[in-house]
Amino acid sequence: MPVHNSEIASKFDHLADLLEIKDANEFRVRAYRNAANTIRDQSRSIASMVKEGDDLSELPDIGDDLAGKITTIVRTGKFPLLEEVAEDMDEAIVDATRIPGIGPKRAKALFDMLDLSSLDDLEDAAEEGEIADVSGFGEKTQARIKKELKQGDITEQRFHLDTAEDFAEPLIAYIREIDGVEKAEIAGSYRRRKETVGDLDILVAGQDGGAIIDAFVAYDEVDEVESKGKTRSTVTLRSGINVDLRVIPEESWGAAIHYFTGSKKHNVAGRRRAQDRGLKLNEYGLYEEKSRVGGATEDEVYDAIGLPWIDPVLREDRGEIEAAEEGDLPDLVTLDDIRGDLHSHTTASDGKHSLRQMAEAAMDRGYKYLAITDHSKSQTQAGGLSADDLERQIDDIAELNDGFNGFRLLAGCEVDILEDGDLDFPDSLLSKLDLVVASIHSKLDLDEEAQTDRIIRAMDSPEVNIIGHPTGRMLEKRRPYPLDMERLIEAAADRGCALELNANPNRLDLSDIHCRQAAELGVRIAISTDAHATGGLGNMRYGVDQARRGWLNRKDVLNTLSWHNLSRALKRS
DNA sequence: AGTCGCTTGACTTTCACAGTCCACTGTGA
Repeated sequence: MPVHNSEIASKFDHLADLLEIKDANEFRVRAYRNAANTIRDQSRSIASMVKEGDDLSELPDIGDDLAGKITTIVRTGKFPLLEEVAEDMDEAIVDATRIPGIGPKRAKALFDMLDLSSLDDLEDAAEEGEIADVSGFGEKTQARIKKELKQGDITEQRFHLDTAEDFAEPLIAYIREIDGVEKAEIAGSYRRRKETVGDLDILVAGQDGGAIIDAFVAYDEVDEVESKGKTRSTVTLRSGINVDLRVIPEESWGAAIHYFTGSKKHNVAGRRRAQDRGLKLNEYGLYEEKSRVGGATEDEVYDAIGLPWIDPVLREDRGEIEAAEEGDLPDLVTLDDIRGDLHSHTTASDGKHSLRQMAEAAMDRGYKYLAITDHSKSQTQAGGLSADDLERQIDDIAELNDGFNGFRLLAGCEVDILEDGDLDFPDSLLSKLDLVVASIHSKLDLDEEAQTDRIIRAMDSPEVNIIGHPTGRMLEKRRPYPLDMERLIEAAADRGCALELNANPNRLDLSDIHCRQAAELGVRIAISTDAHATGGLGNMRYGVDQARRGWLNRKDVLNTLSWHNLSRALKRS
C-alpha cells in the first residue's frame, strides 16, 4: 500500500519536533517543517510521483536532500534519520509540548531537571510543587501545567476528518475487493462527517465472515490485531487509528448501518419510536414479536418508524426527528451549490501560489469567483501586505480580470482585528476592495467580554463583510478563545455582517452548532477554505459537510450566490 | 542543515509578551 502524503508530512513534522527539543539549528528545523507543509498541500500522491520518476526537488522547499529522504520513505516506509534521532529521546517530552505555554525548551528542561519519563510524572511533579523549584519556572507555570493535565484531553487521540480519510479510503477500497464482500461502508462519526474521528467503524455485508476477516487483518497497514472472530475484528493501523470491522448478512444491512452510524442519541430516539409502534429495532433488523419485518435498507428502517430517511450529518438528536416527522427537514447545501471561495492567500503574503495560479485553480473547480485575501501589515510573520502592496494588488487583480471570461478574482484582504477592535487598515483603503475578511490573530487571551467587544467593534466598520475563523480554534490543538457567541451572532445579524465557516480541516471554525444558531438569526455564512496553495481550495468539501451538520440551506451560504447577487449582498449600508 | 540560484555563497518569518532570573528567554501567532 503506498505511503500517504500525510504520513510523510507527519514524519517530517515529528522529526522537526524532536530536533527542536534537541535544540538543533532552527533553520534545520524549519527546513523539515516547510517540507512537511509542502507535502501536505500536494493534491497529488507523492508516492505515485516517486513511482513515476518525477523530480521531487521541483516542489517548493524540497531540494536534493529531502527528495532523497522522501524517496526512501516511499520505498521502504522507513525514515532512518527519524529513528536515529528518536532513539535516545522521550516521546513524552513531545506530548508535554502540547500543553499551552510549554514549548520544546521548557519541556526538555522539566524532563531533564526532574528526571521525568511520562506526563503522569509531570502531573505528579506539579502536584508536589516541584516544578516551581526548577530554575526558569514559577508558581504560575506550575498552576497552568496542573490545570491543563487535569483536564486530561492532552493524550486522547482523535483524527481530523481529512487524515481519517487518508487512511479510510484506501482501506475501504481494499475491503470491497475481498472475496465474498457484497457491500462495505464506513459508518460512525466518519459517515456523519464529524470534524474529528476517534476510530473507524466499518460495516461489511457478506456470507463467510471468518474468511473476510482473515483478509481484512492481512491488510498491510494493519499494525496490531486486537481481536479477530467470525463477525467482528478490531485492529490498529500503523497510523495509530483503530478500526472496528463488523460482518453481517446482507438482509440486515439497513438496520446495521443505521445502528453503526449513530449517533447514540439518535439511535435511542429511533428505538423508542419503534417501541411505540410495537416494533423492536436492533442492529439485525426490525422485529414484530419474534418475526423479522424489515431492515434491509435504511429507508425501510425509517419508514417503519414513520419517518423519511434522515441524512447522517443530521443524526445527533438535535431536533431532526421532530423535523422529519413534520416533513420539515432542511434542504441541505451541497458542494455543487458553491460558486466560489471567499478567503485565500497568495505569495504576496504567506501563500504558495501566485494570483494567476490561484485563479486558474479556482476556474478548474468550476468557480465563478475567488477572493484574494492576503494578510494585512501587522501579520509580519505571515508576510502581511503594506497599504501600498495592497493598492498594487488591487491593480494587478483588475488587470488579470480583463483577461478572464466568466470568472472574476475579487480584490480582498484578511485584515487583522487589533486589540481594541480597530482594523489594521483604514476604511478609506478597505473601501477600495470587493470584500473584506476581518480576523483575530493576536491577543487570544483576552477575557470573554473584551474579546467579544473587540470583534463587534470590528464589525462596526461597514467595510467588514466577513469575520474570519470566528472562534480561533484549532481542532485538537487550541481551544476557541472565550467568546459570547450569542451576543456575537446577534451583533452580526444587526450589522449585516457574515461569519466564516473556515473549511480547513484543522479548524472547521464555526462549529456545526454555531452555524445553525447564526442561520436561525439570519446571519449568512461564508464557507471558505483559507487556501494557502492551490490544493487548499479542495478543502471546500469539509466546510460543506460541516455546514450540512449545521443544518444550512443553500440560501444561508454567502458563496452560493452568483457574483451579481453576491456583490449586492456585500454592500452593507 | 538544507534550499536556491548560482557556481561558491547567501539566506532562511518577526515581534510582543509572560514569566521569572528584573534583563532575559521561550513561546506563540
